[in-house]
Amino acid sequence: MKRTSPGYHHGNLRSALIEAALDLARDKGAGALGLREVTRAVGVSPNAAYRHFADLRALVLTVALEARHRLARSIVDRLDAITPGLGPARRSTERLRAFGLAYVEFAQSTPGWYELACASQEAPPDGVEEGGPPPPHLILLGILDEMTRAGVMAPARRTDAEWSCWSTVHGLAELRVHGPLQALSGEEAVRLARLALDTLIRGLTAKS
Amino acid sequence: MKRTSPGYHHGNLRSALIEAALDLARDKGAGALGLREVTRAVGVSPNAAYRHFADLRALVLTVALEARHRLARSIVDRLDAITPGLGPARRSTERLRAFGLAYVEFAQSTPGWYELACASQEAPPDGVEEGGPPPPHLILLGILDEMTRAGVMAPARRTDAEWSCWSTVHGLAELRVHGPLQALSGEEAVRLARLALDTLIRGLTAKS
DNA sequence: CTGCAATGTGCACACTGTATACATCCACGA
DNA sequence: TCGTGGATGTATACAGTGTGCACATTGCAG
Repeated sequence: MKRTSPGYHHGNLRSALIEAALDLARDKGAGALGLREVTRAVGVSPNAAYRHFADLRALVLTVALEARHRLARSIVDRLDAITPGLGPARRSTERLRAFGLAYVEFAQSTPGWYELACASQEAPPDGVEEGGPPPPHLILLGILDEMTRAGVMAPARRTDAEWSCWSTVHGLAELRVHGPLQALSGEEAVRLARLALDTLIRGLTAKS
Repeated sequence: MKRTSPGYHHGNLRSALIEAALDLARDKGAGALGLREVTRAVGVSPNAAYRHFADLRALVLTVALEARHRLARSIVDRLDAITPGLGPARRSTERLRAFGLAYVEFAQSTPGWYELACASQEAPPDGVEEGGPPPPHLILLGILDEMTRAGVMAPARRTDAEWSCWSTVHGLAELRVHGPLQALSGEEAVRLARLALDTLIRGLTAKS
């Protein structure tokens, strides 16, 4: 039901603005999102955006929500790609590793979207529907529960373990995008990420 | 040798600007640092700052360097406060734990300075002297070497282990300051930080 | 066809960083 | 003592930003 007729009224400015903002953020980073910049990309007057968003912040938050959805899909895709011929124990830890690698690789392949996804943690602009994919945080909880059920992680270790995982993974991404790992090649960064994830998994599953 | 005479010439505007910027950053965050805002706080014309800094970015980077020094001092203080009656093995892991806790608590007590310290990783504005305390990164390297020497960490594990540590610690701070741990009480945040550091240390030192 | 609600435009305002020209002050040499 | 010149702060101006308000244009409901 898209009105593609290009009249005085744009037809679906809202979607066009979001898409233009995503393009801009991917190329120039989330910080480059400006109201005039985005509307200019669409070829429309700056104030036209105010018919669809309360202010710049609302626009950015909406775009950020979309970015978080893409991150979530990227993670889920990677989780589904795990070879299914594994025992539940090995499989669950592989899923944790895949989660971390997907997170880091999303950050390093599209840093602007990663920045947006991080910024999306504030409440959505209005009572927006929650129809998207499960948020990354919930995916992680599921993986940890799976590890506990499979017996690779002691139940006592499960409590609040998500924050240990989230810290490692988010820290890796942050160092890669904004920190001292910026200059590294993609392969080197992935190698360090694997190392950190190995250490994390060992820490979660070690006996002592 | 401070000229405190308040004439037409300020006397030591550069230091005053840096101090005002630090105050502003502590109260309103590093993002609130504006050229006009800082000069206004000192009570001076906006362009006066250009006599001491090339542009806003140079000012912020200088202030950021000072913030990183404070972070480093905060870490060193905490390291020195460790009870010296410990064996080298136990002592080295306690030092790693103290490093992480100091980092996270610095971030949660002065988020604006923490943001600045992170931003200081770009090159200093000009060929500024390196006279300050050792940068946090080097402190961490020393602790890990100490752990290896003490035998609590296998030498093979030492390689690139700093990035695993840095990820965990920086991730914790980031979640605390900008992420979903914002709403937590200080004690709760520290508890989660201890948990994550336990997992990290276990991962670094576990046998298997 | 008429009016109305939705949507996009134009203009204005306060704010930002910064360039350029000017004013003021201090130190030093005759 | 008197300049005089370099250092330092000011004044003005300009492009850029987000945003409020009035107006123009469009499509739809009656």
